[in-house]
Amino acid sequence: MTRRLTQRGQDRRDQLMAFATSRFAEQGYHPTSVSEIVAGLGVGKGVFYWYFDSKEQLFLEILREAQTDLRRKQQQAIVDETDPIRRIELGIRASMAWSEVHRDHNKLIQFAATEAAFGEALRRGQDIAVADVVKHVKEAVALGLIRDTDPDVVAHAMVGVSAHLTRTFLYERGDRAEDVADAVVSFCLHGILGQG
Amino acid sequence: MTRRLTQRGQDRRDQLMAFATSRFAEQGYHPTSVSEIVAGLGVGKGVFYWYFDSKEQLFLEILREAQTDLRRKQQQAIVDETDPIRRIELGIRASMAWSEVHRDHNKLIQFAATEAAFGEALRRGQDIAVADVVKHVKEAVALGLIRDTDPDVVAHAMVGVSAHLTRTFLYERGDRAEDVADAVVSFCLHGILGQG
DNA sequence: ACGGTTCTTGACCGCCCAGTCAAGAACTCC
DNA sequence: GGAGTTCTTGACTGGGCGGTCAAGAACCGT
Repeated sequence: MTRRLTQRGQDRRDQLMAFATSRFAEQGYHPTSVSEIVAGLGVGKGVFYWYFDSKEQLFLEILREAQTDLRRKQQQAIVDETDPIRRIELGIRASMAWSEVHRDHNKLIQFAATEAAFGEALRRGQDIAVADVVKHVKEAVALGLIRDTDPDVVAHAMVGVSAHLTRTFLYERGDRAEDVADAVVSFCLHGILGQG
Repeated sequence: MTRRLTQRGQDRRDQLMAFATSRFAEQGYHPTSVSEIVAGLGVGKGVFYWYFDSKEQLFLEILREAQTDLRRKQQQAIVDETDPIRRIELGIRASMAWSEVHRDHNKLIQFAATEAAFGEALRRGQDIAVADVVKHVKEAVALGLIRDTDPDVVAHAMVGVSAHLTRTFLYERGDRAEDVADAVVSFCLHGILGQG
């Protein structure tokens, strides 16, 4: 598509994306219909297809924006830190802070994981995030700060902990983001046996 | 529904559930239609509705069976062990072994997590599994085997690691189940700083 | 005030969906 | 072989879906 948009057009587009995000987050991709989205904004169906090629493209757009935004926040958080372990920790905390603010986008990422059509797009973004962590792990291993283990495994394990505790404690139980981040960091660093 | 079924009927029912499981696992819940399921078995649509009330009920049935089966396998694996930490480890390994054999069912569980209609049923099963782990963690804390942390947090963290590494390494990368289990256990016990 | 562009409308299209049902086939038991 | 039950068929219904499009409204720059 890629139309030339006026300010008014940009606003409509943003409005569509915002509302669609909330509907997708609440019900999932398939149960959310285009008719529902436009009805929710009180506009005709043609508006949707003026700004987006398809429902699928809209979803991918939202997904891409969310991943980009999250990554930027993480980068900003660690830019001033040199210690690789602290970088990992700050990355986790930045991710948790982002998840607290962007619940809907976080849910969308979950949905994307279970839809074949979005799996690839999602994986691309996630691979980038994991690669960042892997870099820090390798550095830490080289410095003798942590024991020598497969960095990919460790990175994915940390992602798993973070994602799961975010869902369970931040979203479902309503804990404070900072507390959940503390728990994630503590578990990732020491497991259950360590002295952390 | 709950019909009185002959052996022939039982077989058909199993056949439907098995085929539906593979389709659901491959495409997800919504994209899999009842017509597709019956067509795949070469039978008329009425057959489906003779054995099940609805597509949703079928999915819930499959989900329930899977969770029950997984839990039974875990219980069997730890029944002879008294050390709580070893029980946790054996539970993880049993879960990984189950996931290796039941890829489709594992995927279904993932899908269930992103569908409001199945979230509750899923959570019920998962809470039971977590409660088991929590019990062992509490016991281990009481025995002074591990440091004193919130058992719920630790249990969920381990579930998160296990689920994520299963997906990433067992399913996507095709690693051996035993190796993945080793990685999960090692990370859960020692984190990245421990001497594991 | 006019011509060009951007944006909006909502009826409409073809398609596929979950679910129904009257009819009949296949078993079972006597 | 007949009566009763279990199982199967597949056309059909009603409805919602994603997406289209001709028509027109709103907003330019000049």
